[in-house]
Amino acid sequence: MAIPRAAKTQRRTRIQEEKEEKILEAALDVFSVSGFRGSTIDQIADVAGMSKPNLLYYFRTKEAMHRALIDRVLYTWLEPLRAFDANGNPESEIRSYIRRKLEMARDFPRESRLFANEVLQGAPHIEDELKGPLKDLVDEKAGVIKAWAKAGKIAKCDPYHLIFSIWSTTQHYADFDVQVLAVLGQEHGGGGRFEDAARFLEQLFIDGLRVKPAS
Amino acid sequence: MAIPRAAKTQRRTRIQEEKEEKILEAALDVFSVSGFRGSTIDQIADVAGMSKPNLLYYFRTKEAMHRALIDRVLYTWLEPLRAFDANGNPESEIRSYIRRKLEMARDFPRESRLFANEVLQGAPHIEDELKGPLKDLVDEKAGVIKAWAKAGKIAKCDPYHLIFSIWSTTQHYADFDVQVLAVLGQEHGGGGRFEDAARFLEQLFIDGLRVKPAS
DNA sequence: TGTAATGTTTACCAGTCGGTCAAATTATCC
DNA sequence: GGATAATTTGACCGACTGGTAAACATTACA
Repeated sequence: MAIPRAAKTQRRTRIQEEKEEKILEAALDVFSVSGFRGSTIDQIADVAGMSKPNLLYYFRTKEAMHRALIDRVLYTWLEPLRAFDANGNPESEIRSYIRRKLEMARDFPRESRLFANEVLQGAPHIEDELKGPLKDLVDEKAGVIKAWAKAGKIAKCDPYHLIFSIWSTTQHYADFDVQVLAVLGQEHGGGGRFEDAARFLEQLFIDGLRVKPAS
Repeated sequence: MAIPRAAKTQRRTRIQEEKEEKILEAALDVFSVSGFRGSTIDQIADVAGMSKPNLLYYFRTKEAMHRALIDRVLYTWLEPLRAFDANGNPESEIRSYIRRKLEMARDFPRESRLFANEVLQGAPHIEDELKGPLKDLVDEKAGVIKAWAKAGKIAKCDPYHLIFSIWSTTQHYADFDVQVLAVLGQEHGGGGRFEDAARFLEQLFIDGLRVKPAS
């Protein structure tokens, strides 16, 4: 008898790698649009071009697919914040963090929506990740920002809310893309919206955080 | 025979008003968490304390409930932007717009999440509202902001992206509340997060938009 | 108070949901 | 090439989905 589940085998077949990849790719398509509850295995199977029982051969449950997807995407997603360098120049660090996050919103909107859907619905599947790895990373970087403020390199401000505001403004262009496009219309919405956003946000954050002369 | 659906009657009964109110209240609870696809009539019926067929007596379909809810909430939701006054002082107008939006995120998070869910999933039910009333209103206010910039009252900036950034930063505290709470932890997350956010955002936007001396 | 209109419920339907199972097919390796 | 393990499929299950039909209960109003 074969081992009942591919996931339990020690060595991963070439087929396993390919198919799991294909499934997660399809799952990202579906979960990122409809959220966990709103997505169905059949939809994912359709997109993947595989039969439903075949998906369930690689991932025992819908939850397992979702979990695997989250795990795979989370690390990459936090990369820009991780790259935030305490020894760098504050202004250019913030600038490049904004630019990187905006590039991710442009190039990986599905990943952004996956998390947005999940958090929006109360984060029932990623609470631990938020309170653990995410919080730890943010705490660390908040410390860096606080030190910069104390040293007079940037204006005094709450580092946590600064990070929140960079997250929200940049991810907005992935998560709420239809709204952005609807409001900008065809004339401004074309391809330039990310460059326009980058220009605006860099200006806002750099000027907003510049140290003010004592008045 | 009675008219088959209450919705078709000319005059609304007291009972109709009460029950439709109760249903929409429950629908807001459910739709705002799970989105349209992820929500079920049974869930709404449970929350409303009514039987499923009874809900369907007042709203023929799940879509009708959702539609009615959107219609009712949209007007209120745009109120703060509508209040944006061209004749006011730019700084205080922006400041009070931010404050108002933040108060709404605090006091009406379900409404915010209702729209967030909808837009996030491609806005299949509110595309017209986005391209119509919303775009028109934003176009108008963007004109106001542009005029302010031209008159040298605030720094030159893209008015659309300014509005987007105010939307995203403020609504973040409603839509991603679990994440905010998880990151801030218990020590900072308590009740003060909205005041802290207000302080930070006002500083960011006011200083960020202040006219810079020609260097 | 009677009666017609309004409101509510029980029972139900067809389609979809996540998931199982055993049989059939394919890849692997000696 | 054949045995064996890995992969794929169709048929199926019970629970749930949005929605209906009709009997039943309640209200409003002359």
